[in-house]
Amino acid sequence: MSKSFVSANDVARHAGVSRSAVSRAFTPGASVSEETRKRVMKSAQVLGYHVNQLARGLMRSESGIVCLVVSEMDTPYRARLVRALTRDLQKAGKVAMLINTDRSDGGVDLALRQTLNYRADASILLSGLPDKAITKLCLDSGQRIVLINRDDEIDGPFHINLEDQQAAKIAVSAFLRAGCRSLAFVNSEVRTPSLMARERGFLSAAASFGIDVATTHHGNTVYESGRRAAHSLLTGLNRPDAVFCVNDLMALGFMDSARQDFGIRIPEDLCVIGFDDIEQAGWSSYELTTFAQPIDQIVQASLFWLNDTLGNQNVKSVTFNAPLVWRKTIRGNHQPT
Amino acid sequence: MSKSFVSANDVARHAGVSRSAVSRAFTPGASVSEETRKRVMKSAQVLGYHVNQLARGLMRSESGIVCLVVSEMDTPYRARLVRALTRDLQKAGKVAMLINTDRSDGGVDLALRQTLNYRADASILLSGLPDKAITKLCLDSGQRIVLINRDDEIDGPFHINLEDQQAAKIAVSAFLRAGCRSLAFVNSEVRTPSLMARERGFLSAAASFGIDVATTHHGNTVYESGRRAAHSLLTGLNRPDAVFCVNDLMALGFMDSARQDFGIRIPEDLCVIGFDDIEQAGWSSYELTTFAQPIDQIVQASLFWLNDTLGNQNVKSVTFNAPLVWRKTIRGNHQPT
DNA sequence: ACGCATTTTGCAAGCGTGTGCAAAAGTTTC
DNA sequence: GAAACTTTTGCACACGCTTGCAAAATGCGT
Repeated sequence: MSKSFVSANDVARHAGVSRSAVSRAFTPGASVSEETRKRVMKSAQVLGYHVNQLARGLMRSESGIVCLVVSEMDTPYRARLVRALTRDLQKAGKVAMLINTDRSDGGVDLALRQTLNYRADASILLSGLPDKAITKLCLDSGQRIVLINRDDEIDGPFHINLEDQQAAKIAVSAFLRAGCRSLAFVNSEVRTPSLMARERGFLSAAASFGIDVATTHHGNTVYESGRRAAHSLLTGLNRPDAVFCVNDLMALGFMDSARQDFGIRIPEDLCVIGFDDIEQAGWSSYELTTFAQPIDQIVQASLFWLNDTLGNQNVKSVTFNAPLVWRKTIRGNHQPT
Repeated sequence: MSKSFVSANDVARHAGVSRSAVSRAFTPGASVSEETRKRVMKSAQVLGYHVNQLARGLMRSESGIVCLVVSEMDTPYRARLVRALTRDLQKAGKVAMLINTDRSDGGVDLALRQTLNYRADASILLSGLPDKAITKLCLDSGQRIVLINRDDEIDGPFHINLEDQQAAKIAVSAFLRAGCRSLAFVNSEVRTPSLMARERGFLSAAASFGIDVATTHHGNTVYESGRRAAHSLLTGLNRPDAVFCVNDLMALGFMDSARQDFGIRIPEDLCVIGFDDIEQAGWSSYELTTFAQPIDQIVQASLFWLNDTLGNQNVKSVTFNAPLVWRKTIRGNHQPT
């Protein structure tokens, strides 16, 4: 058996200084002479010492742990967000604890409570919505909360949102400029605020042009639901010639079904716009024109707010623009410069 | 300001017992009378007390933290594995710490050392390969290590592998039964053991039938590399009529390019087999016949080994079979029952 | 009621670290 | 060289928890 772990005591003895000196040597702002710091570092190197973050987190108010609360994290958009968040969290000297809330609805609350047990500095919620009581509990415990695309009426967390309605409006005008006259909106049964905002925005923008919109709500925001939406929208006599899908996955499923089950050509017969700009949207079978999630901005905003120890109470929310990425599912060349 | 956190002391006072009593009440095997346990739990409920896992991990040998060391975790296969692992880890009362090793090569070692700072009970490496010295360091610190699809000569960790060569052999015979005569193998420049095993297996199986195989090595194991492979394999005069791609992403890129850039029909002119069985392989634009990663088995094996505190030294590795999922990229109906 | 075996309980000593406080060491000024 | 000041250092306590050990409480047989 090995000698387990080397503690600050060991390196103190080895360097011939007190244990406090070691502690201070590893604390950025502490008062240590350059000479002893060098010596401590040298001994630490030799013995292979690393400060025990558990113990440090016990003393300090900050544990360095940030929880990512996610469900269905293998979804392309979520996976990319998680990847970017973990990368930048590490770069900021923090570490990500991943909490999976796949199962029941109470999963989020349970998970968020779990984050308290590990004294996480913050929780970033990519999906699901915490109960207000739990949110308050977390905030009272000194934890920060970031809600991404989850702008409900909860007060206290930092909200990061997208200009969903604005995007939907742009989608309408893009369709109209392409000469489309019969619009459709493909949504899921998931009633996320951002998804609903897209629907609201699309309907109201269309209404302002005096156009009716056929709307569907099928299952989850996944590929298969897109296919089902295609079946219910394209079987009738008066097919739409433009579809805004709430989500890229649904858009891709819709496209596949439209082409293969109905022989529809895209974009000649049907224009499609999606949302998220997942990798697959750029694949040459699809070349989907879609709104891009500003992932870098989202991550950057999250981390900035988390690191901002001072006036974090001032900023309550940020709203980003989701730019339209033009590919080939809208006919004509009406793309604005 | 709120009163921060409620400690075991608070609940002890509230319940009229000693600190040790409440500690024992939260420790499964401890010696407490049922009566006081009830009372402690009641008080804990009222005060909103939860065991501080940081402090608990300081005393106990186990912190309950398991690190997942991953790079490029937004890849469909990896994302699914991470999702399944976190789900089941939580179910087992542990929590996943996600370590991103995207950047440099030394990232893995750095990350693995980081896991020591948080006294993780174990590390599961989905990608990247640790230096031997670091591995030894982790093992000496009482940490367990699981290597998934990374069976190198490192001793100590638990290895989970796939029957890559076996799968490649099956691919060859599937192609031959479909009447293919000109085989190709699409690989990346990534020299992962499992990828190389697939190549070796494919080449040797083909050789045993006296067949030469055209092989390509392009970039990373991603969609775009599959496209590039298609360009280098299909521009020549004697095109292959069967391609085994080391990876689904490459297979999908290959298919798209073959169809759109070269007008090749699949499976009439060209048969394709992939590996991983990612979600996109099942999309109706592809319907890719591919080997499925036995994700559930992998996860189950990992957790079983992690929880097996006793004879874990006996079992050193497990090798799973990757079953072939028959879809529509192999012509004919030669699928064995 | 008593002795004995068996829980149950509280005390206190840790686990590895941060940090206030006062003493020690070093620096400047006259 | 002493006084006044600043920097560095070590002591000791705190953080919230677990656990060995011995004392107290309980059960049980006679």
